[in-house]
Amino acid sequence: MLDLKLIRDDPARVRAGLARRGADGDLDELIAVDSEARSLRGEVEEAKAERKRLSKQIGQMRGKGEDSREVEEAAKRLGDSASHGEARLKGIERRRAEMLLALPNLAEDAAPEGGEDDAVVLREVGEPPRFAFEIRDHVEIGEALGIIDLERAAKVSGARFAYLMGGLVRLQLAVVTFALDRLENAGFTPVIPPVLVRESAMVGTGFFPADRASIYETAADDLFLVGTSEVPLAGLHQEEIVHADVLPLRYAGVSTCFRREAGAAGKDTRGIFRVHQFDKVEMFSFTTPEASADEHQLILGMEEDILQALEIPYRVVDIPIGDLGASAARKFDCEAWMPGQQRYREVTSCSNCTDYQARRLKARFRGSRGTQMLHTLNGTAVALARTLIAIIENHQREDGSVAVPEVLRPFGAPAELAAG
RNA sequence: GGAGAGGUGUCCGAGCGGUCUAAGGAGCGCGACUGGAAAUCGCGUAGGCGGGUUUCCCGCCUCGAGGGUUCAAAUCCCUCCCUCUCCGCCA
Repeated sequence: MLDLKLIRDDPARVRAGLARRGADGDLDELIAVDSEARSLRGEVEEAKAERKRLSKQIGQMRGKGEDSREVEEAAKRLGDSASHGEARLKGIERRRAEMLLALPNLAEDAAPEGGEDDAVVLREVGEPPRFAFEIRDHVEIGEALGIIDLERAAKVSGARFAYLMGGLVRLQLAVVTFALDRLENAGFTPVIPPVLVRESAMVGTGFFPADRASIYETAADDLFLVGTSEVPLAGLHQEEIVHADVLPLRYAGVSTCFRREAGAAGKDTRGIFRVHQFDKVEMFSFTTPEASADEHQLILGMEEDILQALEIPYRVVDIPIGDLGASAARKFDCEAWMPGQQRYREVTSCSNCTDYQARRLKARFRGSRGTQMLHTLNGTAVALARTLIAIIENHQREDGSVAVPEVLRPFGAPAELAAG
């Protein structure tokens, strides 16, 4: 969430920032509620301070055996009026917190204006392959090779689920260990986190209230299935104050991700491009405010490094303000060339959330300037379903088999995906 | 799932209705001693919120979370969460 102090001290700047995202609607009401809360708080605190003084006096009088009944009555009256005001204050402050929680992060100045269609292509890397035969997409190839089974998955679990089988399983596991290997070399600690989390973790990472509809919820236990390991990784240091000298803290989460894809009905229905369940290796960093912009570039660099090693043509896009998640101040996506769709599609994404998540999570550090909020950043190292599509489609051969990138061989990948 | 014990500041830990304005220790910071260092000694050191005469001062809140009792709660009561021990079950 945003810093309430910043909203008070520089409302014009916050208003302008929110207006860029089209989210400045409730700011005036928030400011009004805040000022009401503060003046009421002043009154309540004054009453409590006086009551406290009287209580102390009662203790002393009793110690001396004096009659303290009159003071007790005065203290009680003050206490009653304080708790009355406090009850009212609680309602006002809850309202304030709700409104504050609903505001998205302010975008970096450099983030492009506009919505989904205004993404700025920063660079294209690698050439889309040319095939001397008719291109097949991953569904045709996968079904023919018996490594992707969508029909049976639909019987068992419904639409947007898949069985991955045979050589594709080995390939996926190799991609995971390959990515982990690179990340570990760059200082990321591998983590297998819990994928069922509490509501507080969803609120802390900014997925609630904004994206609640896209999250699976367990009926009996008030737990939520994470759509990304960003959630449990961000929560790793919630309510902690770490020492500045341990920063940056870098983690590489390996987990299954669950997404309801509500609102995506009819979109990307073919194959395993948009599924309810997939595995992902996610980078997550905690840094100082000064270091977060560089860390963002480092994370983006890791993503590109991996795509290049996997010989997947891609482009990098700078995501416009209107398409940022609530927590993000800046976001870059890597889009891989998908021969089956004849266009670039998102395979990884990295966001700098500045102090927005950290403030919700109370994740702080102690440095030379006292205690400050951390900055948090996240980025996809590899999202399995989509990375598998990119590998299959870009490395397909005329006979229907698929060449496997050389870098994956030491990690247990098969030499090729082929029939038989 | 059953029985028991416990959650206190950056960390460890005492306190179990009224000088708690939370002891003591560790760590960290500053200083003294030293050629330098260690050891030792001295001083300082939680967070949040609000206010002010804004290198500082004052107030309120926070002892797992939320309620309650009381003039007064870390301390008593209720609910919930978490951790540990033993038993049961279990990949």
